[in-house]
Amino acid sequence: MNLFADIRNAVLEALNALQADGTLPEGLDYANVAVEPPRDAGHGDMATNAAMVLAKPAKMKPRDIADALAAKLADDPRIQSAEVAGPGFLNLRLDAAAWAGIVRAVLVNGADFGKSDMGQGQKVNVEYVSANPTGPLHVGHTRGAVFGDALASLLDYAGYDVTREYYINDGGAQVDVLARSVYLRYLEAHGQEVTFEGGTYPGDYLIEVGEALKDRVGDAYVDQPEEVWLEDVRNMATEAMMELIRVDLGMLGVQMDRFFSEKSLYGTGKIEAAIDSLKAKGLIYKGVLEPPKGKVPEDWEPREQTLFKSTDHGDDVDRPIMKSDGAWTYFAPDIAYHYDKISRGYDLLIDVFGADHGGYVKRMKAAVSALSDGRVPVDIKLCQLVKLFKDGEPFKMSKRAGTFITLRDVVDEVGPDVTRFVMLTRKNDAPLDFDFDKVLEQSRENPVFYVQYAHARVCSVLRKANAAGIAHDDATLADADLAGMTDEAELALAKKLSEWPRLVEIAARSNEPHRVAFYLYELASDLHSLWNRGNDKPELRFLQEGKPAETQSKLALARATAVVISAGLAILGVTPAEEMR
RNA sequence: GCACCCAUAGCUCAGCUGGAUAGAGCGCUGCCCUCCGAAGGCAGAGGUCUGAGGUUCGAAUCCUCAUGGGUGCGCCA
Repeated sequence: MNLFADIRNAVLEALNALQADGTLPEGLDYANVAVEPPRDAGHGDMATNAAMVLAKPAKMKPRDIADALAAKLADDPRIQSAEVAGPGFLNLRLDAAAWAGIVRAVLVNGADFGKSDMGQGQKVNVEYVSANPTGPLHVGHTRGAVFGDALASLLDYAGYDVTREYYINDGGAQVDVLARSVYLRYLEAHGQEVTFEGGTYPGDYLIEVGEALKDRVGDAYVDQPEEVWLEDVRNMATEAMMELIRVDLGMLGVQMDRFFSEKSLYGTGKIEAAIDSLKAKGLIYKGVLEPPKGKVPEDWEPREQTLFKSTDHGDDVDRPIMKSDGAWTYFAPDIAYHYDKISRGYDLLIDVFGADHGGYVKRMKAAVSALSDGRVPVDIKLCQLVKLFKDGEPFKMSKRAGTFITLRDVVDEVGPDVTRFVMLTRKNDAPLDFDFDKVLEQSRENPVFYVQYAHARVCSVLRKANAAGIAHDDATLADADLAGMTDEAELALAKKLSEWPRLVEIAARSNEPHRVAFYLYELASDLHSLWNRGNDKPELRFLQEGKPAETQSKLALARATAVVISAGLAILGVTPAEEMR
């Protein structure tokens, strides 16, 4: 139930009536007519720009349209007053019963209050993390994991049919490097001295893989050439790393619907099929690329390559899909992978990348556009860098020493709930500072705590009501008499609740789950201010001693707030706290 | 050199398909509390939304250019 959508419908009906009686000309486009909360609460509960938007097409003065619209809307029982203001806004004040209705709707619908049907059940594929299977996930991956997961939940809540997917880069050269690294650990397990050269991975996490290999094959691979062991070790190592990654994701509560292997595209004709599809559209050709201007690589020499004509679909230069030795470039399997997603019938694709893949966006969009003939939109979200701090001091990571901070380090230190919430308190394309001490602070400046505390306070009140023998199940509270809900702090809270369904749609439309986190902070803030007001005005306290009926009315609002906080946190993947310690 | 992202209060950041006097936290100033709902509360000051043009009834928001910062740029994924 979205009150703003309901009132917008009322406005549109009134506009239709005005067209019917000849006040307005026929055939007006309502697309830009909006009903939204005004910035200033003094302007009323809702405002519509209808008069200003329609003034030009109707060839009328905004004021005249607004006056006529106000007269029509006066008939609506939900609308207490409608007055024209400013350049032509129509400010609406709603009947007090509307806010009581919101509280009831929350209690009756529970976590479903706020769900939207804007997705219309469309199939969306959200691809995220997709880290190379060469080691444990680090902080950068963590942000992508949290962001992608929350986005997927948000879209699900907004009525989309969502698939969470991880693309395993197990077909390229980097898994060969992984295999060689494991092989070194294997030799080490046999007592040999080894050095990690040629970009091999020195991390400790491969020691046990090397030992496991020794346990399985004994000394069969010792002093043998790569042809003997590479494929076997690669498969084993990749599997071990994916197991590691699955466990890491599990620590964060991330559960993928599907892991898609790049390797499964090779030798199965899938890459060829995707490229053939582009070939059939005349988008594959052999040619020579210009060197990049301003920064010519030292070993540059013109070469003929097989190219994808991505410039036909918005890219800046055409991109190579095949190396000079006839092998595919990394781009070719990526094309095939997206071709596979398209052929699985998705209406919308979303890729979550790290910011260092920004240069990859245009060619990927071009590929999807070409493969789907422009039918399937793809939104690529880039997650910016995470900077770690400890007590205000930057936390240095050294790749050389292998001391990079992993997802596991972060979750072990602050827990999954704090990790997730903090990662979502910034827009995805803005850099994020993560301070191990600040995120655990119990104060207003820490949004994680502030939101959790609001929920815990409501739980505490309900526990006390329980002890006092007051019925406080949602059905009972939904029937409570809310006529006494008249204080401005109470109304502000109820109004904030009414914005939840609208916020869900806005956040989902822009694929920005951080908006949920900010909304929850505002909602918590409104609950805390009502609570604080109870200090001065005992009649505003949620527990009214000796007055069970009054207490139930107060509890209705408190419980409704907790329900929405809980629903919002569920989208972020955060567990609501029952009590603070 | 080119592409993409970013620039909002002293600091860290929000700001809806373009809406009214641009918001929050911190910091600052003043007041309140110091057993009973203060892991604080209330109020206030603080802005050329990087700059210059443009579109519009209306621009922090859209377009162009400039400046400053980040990321990336043909056989690595």
